[in-house]
Amino acid sequence: MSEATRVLVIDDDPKIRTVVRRGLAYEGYRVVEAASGEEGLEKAREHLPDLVVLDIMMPGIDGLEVTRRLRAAGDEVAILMLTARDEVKDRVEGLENGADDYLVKPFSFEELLARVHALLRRRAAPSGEVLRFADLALDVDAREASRAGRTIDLTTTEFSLLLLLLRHPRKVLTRDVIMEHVWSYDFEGESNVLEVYVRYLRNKLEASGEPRLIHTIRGAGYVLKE
Amino acid sequence: MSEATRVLVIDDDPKIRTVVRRGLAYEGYRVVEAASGEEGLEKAREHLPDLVVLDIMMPGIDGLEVTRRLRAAGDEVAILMLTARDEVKDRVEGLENGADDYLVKPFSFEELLARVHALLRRRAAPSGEVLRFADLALDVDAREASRAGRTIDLTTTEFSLLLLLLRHPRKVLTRDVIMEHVWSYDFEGESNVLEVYVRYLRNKLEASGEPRLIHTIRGAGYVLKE
DNA sequence: GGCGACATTCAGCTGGCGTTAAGGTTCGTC
DNA sequence: GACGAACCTTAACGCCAGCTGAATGTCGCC
Repeated sequence: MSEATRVLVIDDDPKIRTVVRRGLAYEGYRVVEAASGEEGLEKAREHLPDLVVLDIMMPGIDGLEVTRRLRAAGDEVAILMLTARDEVKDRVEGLENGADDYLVKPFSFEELLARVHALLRRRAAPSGEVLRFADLALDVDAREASRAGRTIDLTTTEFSLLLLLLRHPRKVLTRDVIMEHVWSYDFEGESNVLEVYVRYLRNKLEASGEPRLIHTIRGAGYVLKE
Repeated sequence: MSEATRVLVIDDDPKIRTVVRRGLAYEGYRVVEAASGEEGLEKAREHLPDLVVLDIMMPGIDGLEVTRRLRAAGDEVAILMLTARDEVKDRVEGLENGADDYLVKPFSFEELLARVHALLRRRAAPSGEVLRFADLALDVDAREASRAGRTIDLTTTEFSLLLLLLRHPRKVLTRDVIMEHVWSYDFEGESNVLEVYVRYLRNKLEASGEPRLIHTIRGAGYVLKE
């Protein structure tokens, strides 16, 4: 169990990647690396990180473009941009394109860590958060859901699964991604826990005959949609 | 034991933070600092302070926005706002957004202390304060509870625990938060005092077969809700 | 200093929750 | 329309977080 915070580091410079990875891993984050914009976008889709540390200058798809595409895809992940010099132009462009903060190279690891913390704090849990989708609402503070007025008690695992789905509405989440997020499995062995918990949730969410929100995508995973 | 009063100081200026922290700590308050609006919101959630001293002008999420979000989240903590000059506009905006008082920079520490005391007095024990939730009432002055007419005597610890719960209805309070508030533990060792006191409270609150108000959230903590 | 009230610890217990497994059903493919 | 794979359904099992009751510790007060 236990949703470790995930950080994706996209930079073509292996040194930067290594420093950032080691440091953040030591702080307890799960770190994934990508050496290019293309790879970064792929890993973002694959791992659903909470934060992306993103170099602005890269061959191929650069940081600005990565940001643009992530946002265009509806991804609201926190983005921390790394710029080579203090180019106001870069900063402005970056923020305009949807980055949340930026950091000028060279930087000390402590500086980076401070920004990372700040961003995750801002994003991770805006107190009083109530996630909504269609007629479904999830009160994160109270750890309870409600649908069409009716309140629904959730166990820890059910809550964790529904939270993940609600954070990525209309996106197909693969079984692997879900397993990794809700169960922290690198698991080899087969298990059908996920299916069982999808069923539990469906039962609770459709108890009064409401239409299905959690849909199965055969061969892929599950989606939250009407 | 002993519920020390908690003050959260949110200001991007380290000097201000230091002055306020030292001064208030000397007066016996527990002080937590935050250097930004983001961090402030996070610390507020984490420590559940009784009072927030809040700079209005900060990069990122400013004081007005912090106030707005706290209030939006249903947090009724006392808020003392610091404004740079005597800008009537700021003051009005601040109070409109839910601040309780304001103080113009620069200020002497004694001025600050006076406001802090005033706010805490007004809030902590507006004589005759009675907290209510469902059919439960807690008379803070008399230190006694009542449910459905029946009055209930409480010991100090029971009172302290129930008070905390009543100040944050429908919010899941983690065991750590509760321990910190009611027992002031940084405790390492295991202890099940919390469970024992939850039981005492439940026994007293449900003595006539009333429905449960204090609910267990497995792996997390407790909530007050119907 | 002894008594009563309250706080804390302890050890055994319990039930809710997470997991597994076995059989059923649906879907895509040929 | 038959077959296998992917997914659903139901039930049973076992563990551990939290519950319980009683014993022990601590403090203030007469």
